[in-house]
Amino acid sequence: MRKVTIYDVAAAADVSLATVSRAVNNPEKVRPETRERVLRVIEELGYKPNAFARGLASRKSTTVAVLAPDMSRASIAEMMNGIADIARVYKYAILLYVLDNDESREEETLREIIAAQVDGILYLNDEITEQQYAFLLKIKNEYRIPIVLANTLYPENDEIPSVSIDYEKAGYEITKRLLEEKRKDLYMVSTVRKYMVNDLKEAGYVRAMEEASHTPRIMRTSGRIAINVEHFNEYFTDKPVDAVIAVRDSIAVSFMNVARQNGARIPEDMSVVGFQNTKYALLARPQLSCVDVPIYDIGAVAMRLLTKLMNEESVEERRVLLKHSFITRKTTL
Amino acid sequence: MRKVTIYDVAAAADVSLATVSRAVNNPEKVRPETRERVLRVIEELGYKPNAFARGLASRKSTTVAVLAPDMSRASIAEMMNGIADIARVYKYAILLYVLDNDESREEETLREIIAAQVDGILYLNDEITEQQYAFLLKIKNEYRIPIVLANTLYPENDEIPSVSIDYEKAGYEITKRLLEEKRKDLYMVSTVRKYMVNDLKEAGYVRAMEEASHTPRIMRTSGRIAINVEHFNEYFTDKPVDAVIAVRDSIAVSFMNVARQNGARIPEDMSVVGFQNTKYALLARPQLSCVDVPIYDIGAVAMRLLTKLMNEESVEERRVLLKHSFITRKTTL
DNA sequence: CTGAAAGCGCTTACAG
DNA sequence: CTGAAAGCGCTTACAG
Repeated sequence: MRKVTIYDVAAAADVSLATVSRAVNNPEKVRPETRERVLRVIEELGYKPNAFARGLASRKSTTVAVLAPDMSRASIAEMMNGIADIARVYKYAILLYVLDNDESREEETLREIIAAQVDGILYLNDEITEQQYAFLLKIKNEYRIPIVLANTLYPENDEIPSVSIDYEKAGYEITKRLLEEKRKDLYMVSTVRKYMVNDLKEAGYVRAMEEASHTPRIMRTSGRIAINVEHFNEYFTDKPVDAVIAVRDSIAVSFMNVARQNGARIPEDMSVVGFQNTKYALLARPQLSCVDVPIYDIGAVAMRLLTKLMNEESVEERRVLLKHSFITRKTTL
Repeated sequence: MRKVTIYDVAAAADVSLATVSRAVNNPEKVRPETRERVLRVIEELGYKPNAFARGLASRKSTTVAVLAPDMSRASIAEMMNGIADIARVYKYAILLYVLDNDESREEETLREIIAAQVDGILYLNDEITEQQYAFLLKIKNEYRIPIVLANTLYPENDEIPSVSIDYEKAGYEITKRLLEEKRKDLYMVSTVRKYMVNDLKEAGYVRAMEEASHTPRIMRTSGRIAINVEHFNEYFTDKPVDAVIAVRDSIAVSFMNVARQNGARIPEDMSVVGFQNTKYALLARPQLSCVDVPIYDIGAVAMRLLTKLMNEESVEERRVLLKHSFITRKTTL
């Protein structure tokens, strides 16, 4: 079946191709009767404008590029749902670029994205270096392509708009919460790899600890479960600990499993909390208390913000911070 | 910064644009010296061919559409990693379409995909109806767009190639395995919603049970954890049960939690197994025994198969079945 | 409100 | 091995 083109429609509707194009793109510019006739023919023939021709002629693609690391991370996957739902509403297609760890290839990827003529870019990488930020900024300014960071905060600069929660505040609040339980030996378990958002959680934790005149103590683990067990055992063998804040639910659960195996009663002897409120928290026993991060909403709001930017609507807030909350389950007093 | 076009390169390299195009696409057709000069200029100017112009002129997009339901499902997310890695190697871009549950919109989505001129389609939906299959087949045949199903088996027809594991066999084997533990009251916990792959797991379970002259008993649950607890309690209140096979790890863990709360010792009184070998299995206590499904590989192999199809290489197997295995941890004897 | 025509930036027979 | 030219299927000033 040959693809039906605008010429076929024009011929069948007995108008010029310009009119067909207008009927589709600027309906108000064509007489109602004509428009309806054209639209009917389009329906009959099942005409869909060729996206390449359209993109080439109009310089708009109604496509956004989504740059994301490892899709299997619960936060990324869930954010994608939010992004996709809003993209569908505003009729944008999504070009997905999964970043590997080779940072040197990232520039290459971005060039490709520019060649693909996307109307906007959504950047989900929560680990963003100065260089990467600078490069994004360059793209934004030189090619005038709107960019939005989702679930990332770049503290030093807000030229690129972002959507996130206030991770520093969340880290602070959750620490205070545990301090109120009279916990003293309160650790934060973070990641070896430096993620922007984890830095912020740590900063909040440190602030609360220092305010309470406690020494902040941060343990860094790889995210890998198999390794964690040994690592936890080793690290905590000679340290008293009565509360742990993990930067991810899965790390919290992983830690809790080790602690229980070593005889700790949760939450009597030790409180454990995580971040995000994933299925891991719900499936753990005892069920994990945690900071609820509205990750789907972060994706959705970021995409919505991008649509505004692409339409050149004015955007007041350059740093959108969504509300987080604390969910008390069974691992806190 | 104005985009640099093929004309700019041609001028700077002092050749015609045709030569530039050839240097990029058919290097063997241009004299080495010329080619190198052109390539050097391309490098200098940072030229990237406009994807729209290229797509329009060549009718090839080096883009594949990936159709997937709910990204937050662990299997889908992990498959995406495999797909993206192979796509990168073969230089295909990925257009991601996240399906909502409105099946009527799926045809619309597919028309859009055709308009986008993709070179191939990867279909990840593990729930595929006769109608959907028929529609995909129509697209494949009418528009000659190669399609591959990933992690789906459509038993009645193999015109559309697929990559998966032999879920029926896996279901059969795991049931046999539990039967060898002398379990008698062996249930399968499946989903209310009918997924192709779950049907197959069920079929394997039923076959093994019948061979052993046991009555197969399948409980269907929504995947939602909050609901599961009540549902499990209610369903099993008056039934003896000494083994459970869940179609997903998360369901297995969820079930196990309820069973333990009701006093069952795992695995002494009851064996529990899941499917896939996710992080859920590792984080559960006791750690979950399960069927290991090489889901990343399924994505990668499916994408690789699609590249072959797009290159019109001949493909012998229309139903690729990857190897699965059984991982014994702490929830089986 | 409608049409003829130029142009978007490439690829690819066709000549030479 | 290289170039001139047609053509891919649209959009969009420009006329009328």
